[in-house]
Amino acid sequence: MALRHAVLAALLDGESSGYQLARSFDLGMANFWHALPQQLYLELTKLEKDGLVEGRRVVQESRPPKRLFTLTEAGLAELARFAEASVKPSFIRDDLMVKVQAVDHVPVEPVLEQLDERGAMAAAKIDIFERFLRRLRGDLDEETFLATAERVGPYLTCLRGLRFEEETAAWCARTAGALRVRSGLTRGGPRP
Amino acid sequence: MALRHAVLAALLDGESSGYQLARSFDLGMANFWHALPQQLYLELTKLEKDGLVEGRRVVQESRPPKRLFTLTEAGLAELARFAEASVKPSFIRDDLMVKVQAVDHVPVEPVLEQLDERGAMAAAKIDIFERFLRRLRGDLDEETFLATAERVGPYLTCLRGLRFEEETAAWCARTAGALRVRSGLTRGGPRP
DNA sequence: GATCCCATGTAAACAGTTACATGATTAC
DNA sequence: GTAATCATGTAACTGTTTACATGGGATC
Repeated sequence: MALRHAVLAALLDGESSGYQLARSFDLGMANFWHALPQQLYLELTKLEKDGLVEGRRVVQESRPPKRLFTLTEAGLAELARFAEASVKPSFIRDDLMVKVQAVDHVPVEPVLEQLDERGAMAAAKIDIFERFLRRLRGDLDEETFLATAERVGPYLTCLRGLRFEEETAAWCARTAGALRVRSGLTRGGPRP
Repeated sequence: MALRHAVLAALLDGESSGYQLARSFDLGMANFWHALPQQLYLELTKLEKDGLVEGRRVVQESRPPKRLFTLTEAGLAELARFAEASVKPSFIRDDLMVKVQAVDHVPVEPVLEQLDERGAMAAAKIDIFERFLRRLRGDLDEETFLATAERVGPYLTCLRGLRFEEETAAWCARTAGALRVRSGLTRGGPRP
């Protein structure tokens, strides 16, 4: 199982609807997994059937009614069981890497554009993550926060997300720079 | 399609058997994708049927016969078409991140062990990648190599793989350190 | 009037993993 | 004799993505 435990982990920070989860699983907030709304609605239904989460219907005015889910005892136990099981290594699997791998045998311009685009997306995420981290740690410096706060899981995963995006941005810039030098252009390239 | 183009890109560096591809897709060499042997045999068969690769049977003594595949013109064209199509963003999807996200509500020791384990795996990969990069660039410094070499795709993707593993190792150490401080232990923790 | 956001879902297609199956050779 | 490496595949299962479907309210 895969998404299953990510959803359980996300619900540790309070009840949530499928829609809310989808938003945070899509853009940054929950930077430890990614999933589309459809998958979440499905998974939440299954989790409810298995007794790992509990849903309650909330009627709103001027909004469609929504279902808010909470972790159950059984859900928390399942999460604990999962945390103790051994991990499989994780891998990068990225179309853009495949394109760069092939870049010597394929038109360069579109790859350059995509590197720029990806770099910009990474920059946007860096911004979001930094703000999230600052919000979590408040006035404390990181060391103190990590040593004393009650909940540090989300901070630590966000830290990883931040470093990953920083690395992505740097690699995109470096790669695009090197490729531009090779193709004679110098727009956005490294220092002269 | 996903694995498909990764296989085509891998075949740019010469003909290869399913078995050889599986090895390099599993351990580092081709750090831009990951796949199991079964999937590769299947994919290569499909690619051959579609005329994107060509296979030839090679009988060996004291080894089972193997099938070596080469890119065709059509395969190269397909790769070019793929490189021009727009990219979707990529995401981290990692069980270990889910466990760290949940770490405040779940037993810490197993998570610490897994962080150490993952850190060690990352260190091993760093070693492999560094040696690969050094082999590719030979006597040249990186800047000169990237500016002048005929083929730089594999170097650039490996560079990304290297940074990713470095980041993984650092995060594992940092996270395990912080969690050990919190749980009173200090084995492997940060400076006192 | 069009588009975006909220809110939920079903169904089909596609991709990836796990289990099973075979069989020879080499190294310990 | 036991395990590892070479070498290929099939079948069943699980997980993810894409397409389709619905409908009201808010914003421009």
